[in-house]
Amino acid sequence: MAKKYWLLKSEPEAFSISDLAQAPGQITCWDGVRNYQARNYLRDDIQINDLAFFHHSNACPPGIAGVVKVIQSGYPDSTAWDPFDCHYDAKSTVANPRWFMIDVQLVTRFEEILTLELLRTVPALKSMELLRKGSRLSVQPVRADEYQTVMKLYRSLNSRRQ
DNA sequence: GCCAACGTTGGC
DNA sequence: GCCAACGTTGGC
Repeated sequence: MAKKYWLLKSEPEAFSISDLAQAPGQITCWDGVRNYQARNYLRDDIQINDLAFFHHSNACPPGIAGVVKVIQSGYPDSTAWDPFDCHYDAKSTVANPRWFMIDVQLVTRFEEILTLELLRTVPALKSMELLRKGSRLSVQPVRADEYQTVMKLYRSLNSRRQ
């Protein structure tokens, strides 16, 4: 299957790209997603070697902080089974797991956040889910052309900084 | 801190 | 199955 592109949201106060950069192997499990549409992407569609933007939400400034690679596709989110975890869900059982997670590894930490404000100025990203008014989905697909546009924007900003 | 836009819940 | 009430998300 062709490589797909995604966007994963995280509040940096809970888990930031800096946290990922310091994690062993720069690997983390992407757990705690408790939305059915996002769950379906994690469980059914996201494949090993897919790439995803790491987005900082509820941040100053909000924006894309880097790129991660999927190194493990969807498997049951064990935090749902832990009564002491804040994402505990009694309705998710080992026999019939309701929530799923993936493992990702850091690929690129952007030198600077690509802010929503900046992304909104790019015509080619006009229909990107992230920029849609009222968009809150924490796991969302990104079109290949949108992915390339964002990366091109990042590289052009980067070369200007040198 | 505000609040619009969602998603979920639960009575009916 | 409808939908009002409520809770959450997340940019601003």
